[in-house]
Amino acid sequence: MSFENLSNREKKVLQNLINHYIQTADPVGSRVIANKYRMGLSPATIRNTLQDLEEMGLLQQPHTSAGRIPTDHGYRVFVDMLLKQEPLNAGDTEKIQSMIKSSQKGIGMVLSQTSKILGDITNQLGVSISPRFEEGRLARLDLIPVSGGKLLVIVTVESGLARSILIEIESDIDSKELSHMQNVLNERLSGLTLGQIRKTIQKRLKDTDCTPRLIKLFIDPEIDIWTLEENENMFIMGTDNLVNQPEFSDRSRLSEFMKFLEEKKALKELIESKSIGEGIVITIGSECSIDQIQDCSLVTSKYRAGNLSGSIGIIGPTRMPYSKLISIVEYTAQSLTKALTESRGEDE
Amino acid sequence: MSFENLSNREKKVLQNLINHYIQTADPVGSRVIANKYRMGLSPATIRNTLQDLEEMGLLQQPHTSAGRIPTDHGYRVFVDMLLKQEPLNAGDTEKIQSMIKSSQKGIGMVLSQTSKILGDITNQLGVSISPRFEEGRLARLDLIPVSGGKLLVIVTVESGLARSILIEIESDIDSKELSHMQNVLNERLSGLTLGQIRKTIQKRLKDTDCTPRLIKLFIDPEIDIWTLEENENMFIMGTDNLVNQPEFSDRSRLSEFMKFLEEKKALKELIESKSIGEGIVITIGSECSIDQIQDCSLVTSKYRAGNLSGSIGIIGPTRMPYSKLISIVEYTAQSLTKALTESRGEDE
DNA sequence: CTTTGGCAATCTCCACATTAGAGTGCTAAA
DNA sequence: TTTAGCACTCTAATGTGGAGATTGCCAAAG
Repeated sequence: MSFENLSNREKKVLQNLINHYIQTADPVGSRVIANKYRMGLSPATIRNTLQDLEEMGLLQQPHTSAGRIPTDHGYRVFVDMLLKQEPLNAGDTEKIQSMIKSSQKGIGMVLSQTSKILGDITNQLGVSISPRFEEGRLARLDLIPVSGGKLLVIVTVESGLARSILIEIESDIDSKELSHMQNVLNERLSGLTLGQIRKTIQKRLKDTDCTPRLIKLFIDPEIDIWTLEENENMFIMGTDNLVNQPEFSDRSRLSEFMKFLEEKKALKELIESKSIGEGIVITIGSECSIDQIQDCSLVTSKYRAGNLSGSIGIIGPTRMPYSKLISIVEYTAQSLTKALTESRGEDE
Repeated sequence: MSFENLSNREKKVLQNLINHYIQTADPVGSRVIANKYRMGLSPATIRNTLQDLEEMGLLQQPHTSAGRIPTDHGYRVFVDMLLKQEPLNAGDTEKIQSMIKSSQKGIGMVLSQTSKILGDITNQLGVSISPRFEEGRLARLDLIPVSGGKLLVIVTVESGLARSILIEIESDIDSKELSHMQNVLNERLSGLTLGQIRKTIQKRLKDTDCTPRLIKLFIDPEIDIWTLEENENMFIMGTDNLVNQPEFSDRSRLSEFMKFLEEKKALKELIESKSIGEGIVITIGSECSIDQIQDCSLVTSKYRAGNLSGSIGIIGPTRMPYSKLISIVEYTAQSLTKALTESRGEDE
């Protein structure tokens, strides 16, 4: 459905109504729009427009004698056509910049800081997800024997990011065998993404003259070297903000929502699926089909860390100050990219 | 204050009252105690006892014509003197056992699983904190140069747990210098706890003939190799449970509480300070002076991972089923110790 | 001396009614 | 096309009146 044929007046009314509703969370009546926003029209005229907008499915009435509130469609039109980019205020940029400082302490620290700051300055839920190592191309792989029957595997991906995994081996292994193994692995796997490697590792190591016991370490799905996602790779901060929002006054809804957040997996997939392409992506209410976050919107963006990319964003009730949030998320993603790409990230 | 001089009847009444209150969350009156718990006494008699208990500070009345609820003191006496250990049910033990399976996937995974399960089966907030590497004695330190101007430091502590840190160095370093540095470090630092090392590292490396640039890596507080605590070393699950409890019906209280949880630091310190010594520690309401978790109790315990120890526990309103929770936390801590000590833990 | 039944007093909680206020939709006039 | 006027509707706030629960105390019973 396209709403580009809205009259100027209709646009203006919709815009004012949503802006007011975002601030007050109360249904907005014709009087408020006419008076507070000085449209030079009487409430009665506004009422006609409101009726039109309601028929178009952009507004709805909680009950007969209440003002109107936007529908998800209404927000969509607002976001797509009527939004004015709001510049960041100095305090916020400063806070976001301060996050970069923590980039020395590993990527986990930056991301945790980022979501905290996002939550703080937006008054919504701040979320950040660590880069998808899956997409990274293997640059180099080192095998290093460590005392105590352990083997250290260092995986370096092309951008320079690296992660190390310590795995156990029952007994010591001849260093010659090990370096042979390392050569074979590098030969056969370099340039592939970790995702590809994980899927095809079985095939690729089939006909080698390496020690079977060693090979097993790399193809065993139990050990799973190639999934470098940490178990804690998503940071969610600012739940205290949501608790206060009238949209979450229903206890069982809040409870379901919290449960959903703790699940993490679904939320992660959702955000990653949304934040594709460059720039900000806005998902409004029913546009995402997940039950638990109905009446919520997402403002998400990708960021880069070298060749890899991750996602950040905020979640909150559909009644959120989009224009402000877009600027914030955008700027944060840019800052994050800068922070993680300049100092080619070490991992924790 | 000692309450060992309580009469048998007083004990019985207190016990029944608390048990009933734990289930219903409603103030308990004399009638309920007399009838439902078949004490063979009339409500009037119970009333007298209730008055006595109130005077002792074990009970209180929300208002004149309500029943009574326990005070923190009341809970204390209940927990110390009147608690009957409640055996675990089969389903719960099974769930706890299932957690051990995830111990293959690194300590982070087990702990995250643990708090999830704790939250699940207790219906409270499940918390687990990773072992305090601080306390671990350095067994061995390896320095391994990695491609791309990086240096890998592997810290192995006595129990066999190890962690690796990848740090950046501007330019390559002579391997001879490196192995000399490694020798010096091992000579001077082995056997000390990481906590000790961090505090005294400056002094201990003062008079060496190592490359100054290398030395800097180990004493620079910015890099801080010796703090192996991950940034995400605490797992909190089950917030959805708390939202439903009547104790958190006040929105701003809930909000403050969530904020406190996200802070993490304070909570971590609290739990670590409580779970000293062996076995379960119970902290009731005002016994812990933190504002945000007033009216909450903690049931915590230490667990061991090799030589190191960490803490787990649950948090919930003071009105919690202590006897059940104690069994659960106890058994979970034991299981965790077993899981982490058998397979000498690799780190993620 | 302990226990109990009786009873007035107190306070909460709920259901219900009433009212004030906000906003609408419609109509007729400007 | 816009506006003023007005009847109508619905909510939210307020107040009222029990019903119900529980207590504390007293006097009688055990």
